[in-house]
Amino acid sequence: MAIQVGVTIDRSSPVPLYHQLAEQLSGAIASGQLQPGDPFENEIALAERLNLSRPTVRRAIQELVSQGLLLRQRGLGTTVANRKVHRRAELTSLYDDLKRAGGRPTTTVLSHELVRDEQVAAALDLPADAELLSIVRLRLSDDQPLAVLRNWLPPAYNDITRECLETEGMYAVLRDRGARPVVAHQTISARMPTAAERRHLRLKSSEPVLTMTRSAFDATGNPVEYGDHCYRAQDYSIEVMLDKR
Amino acid sequence: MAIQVGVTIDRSSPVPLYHQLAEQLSGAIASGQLQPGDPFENEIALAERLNLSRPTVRRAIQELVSQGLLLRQRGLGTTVANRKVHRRAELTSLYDDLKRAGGRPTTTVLSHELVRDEQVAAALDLPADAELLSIVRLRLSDDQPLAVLRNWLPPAYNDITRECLETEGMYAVLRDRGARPVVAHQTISARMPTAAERRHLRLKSSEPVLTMTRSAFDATGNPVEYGDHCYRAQDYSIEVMLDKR
DNA sequence: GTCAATACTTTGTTCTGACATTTTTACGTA
DNA sequence: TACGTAAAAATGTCAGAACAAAGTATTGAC
Repeated sequence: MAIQVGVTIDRSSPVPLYHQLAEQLSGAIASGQLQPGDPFENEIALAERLNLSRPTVRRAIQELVSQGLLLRQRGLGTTVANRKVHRRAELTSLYDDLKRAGGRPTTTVLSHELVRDEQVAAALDLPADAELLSIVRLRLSDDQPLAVLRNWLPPAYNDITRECLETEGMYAVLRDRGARPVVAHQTISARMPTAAERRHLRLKSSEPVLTMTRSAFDATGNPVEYGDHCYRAQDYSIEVMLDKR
Repeated sequence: MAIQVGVTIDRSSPVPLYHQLAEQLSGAIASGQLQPGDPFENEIALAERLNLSRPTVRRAIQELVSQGLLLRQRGLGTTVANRKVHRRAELTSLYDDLKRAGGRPTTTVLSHELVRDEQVAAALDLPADAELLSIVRLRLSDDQPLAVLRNWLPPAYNDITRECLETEGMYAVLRDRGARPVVAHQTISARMPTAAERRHLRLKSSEPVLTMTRSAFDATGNPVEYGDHCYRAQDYSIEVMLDKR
């Protein structure tokens, strides 16, 4: 009855088995091989067919459930959720977003200096007099201005150069230096742009900007970044997936 | 070294052991018994002390990690996260938010009628000619207008009355009728208000609104609600917690 | 005294096995 | 025929064990 998805497991790979399985099942749903509403092969049969233990298969399925791709009901079985678009809000920068979408993003660094800022320091759990690297960038896609990005980085990153930021996304630079943001706290709102922002984003006088401020931390709780971004509201929206457990 | 949190497990309770444990540990963090940065008792010791198996303890800890309360690092141990505010973005309405915050929210139903709308029907996976209950409400807090809420409900809820909505939040009404939204897809953006919205929200001509459109579904994938809300941007912001796994 | 290799601690992954709970289906009896 | 009970099917919970991987600390050699 249930469709048997073709899965190949590489036991010599360093990638955990449950994750290999989750990725391939997720791919089968994304590619349309599994249609919304379809019954999903039950976990015991799947485990037997792939020579995996039940906990491993369960964990893979659980991963998809928490992404909203599958729905489980005890006694009934597992079915494919009927919403195709279930992209989870991720800790990626707009740069990555655009690159994936096929645009040609470019960045202009408007300013790049060391400053002290009490409010930002507080948001990053740093002493009020910490010297922060303040970066203001203009992000364009196909020569169309999209966003003004203001960021503050903790003292450990004070030596990041202007050139780095022009060629790579800021998150890519941080990743290369071993900073891995794991938790972030975002606040989304809207306001009218300042005169400078309006000029940079080429906005008409009645057009608002969408704002997002974010504090990001790594796994050990060390601050990675504080950001205050404003986007052209008519070109950009923020998608959030919510799931209650 | 690590603080031993007092935990009592009731094995005769229908509540799963891992959940009992997670709740009590979460409480210990919320109450301040465990301070941010504190080392957390390692999972093997905790399992032994409470006479639970390691998988059970692991699952409880995993629950707290995914809530952002704990941070784990292999080889190092588990520590209490140093951000206290880790409220996950939840599927609650603004009404509930305000009630918790101690405000006095009131609702005025501006319109309440049956309509057909192709776009909304598509967003809810319903046939294009489905008859939807369209509700437009004005939300106030302490007599200050906050938001214009436009909602569409599937045919099953066509009999919800005006009075219900005036007294309870819409989500509370839906809950009472057994509708339990589990997954939602939100899009957040900003724009200038329409003339009617500006009048209702008493906005000056240069003030933008923050908009949120949302499709919500229950555990079986049935549509529960489509919402198109606009908020006074200067009074409201949306908080989102992100965590990468 | 410094540096590298080793041992230890802690979390991560995987397996086998068992029983509980929920829902549907089928069967048997009144 | 109708209803209730029992079996089957599926997910949920829990235990115990073993090994892997990562990070720290210790120890040993030079």
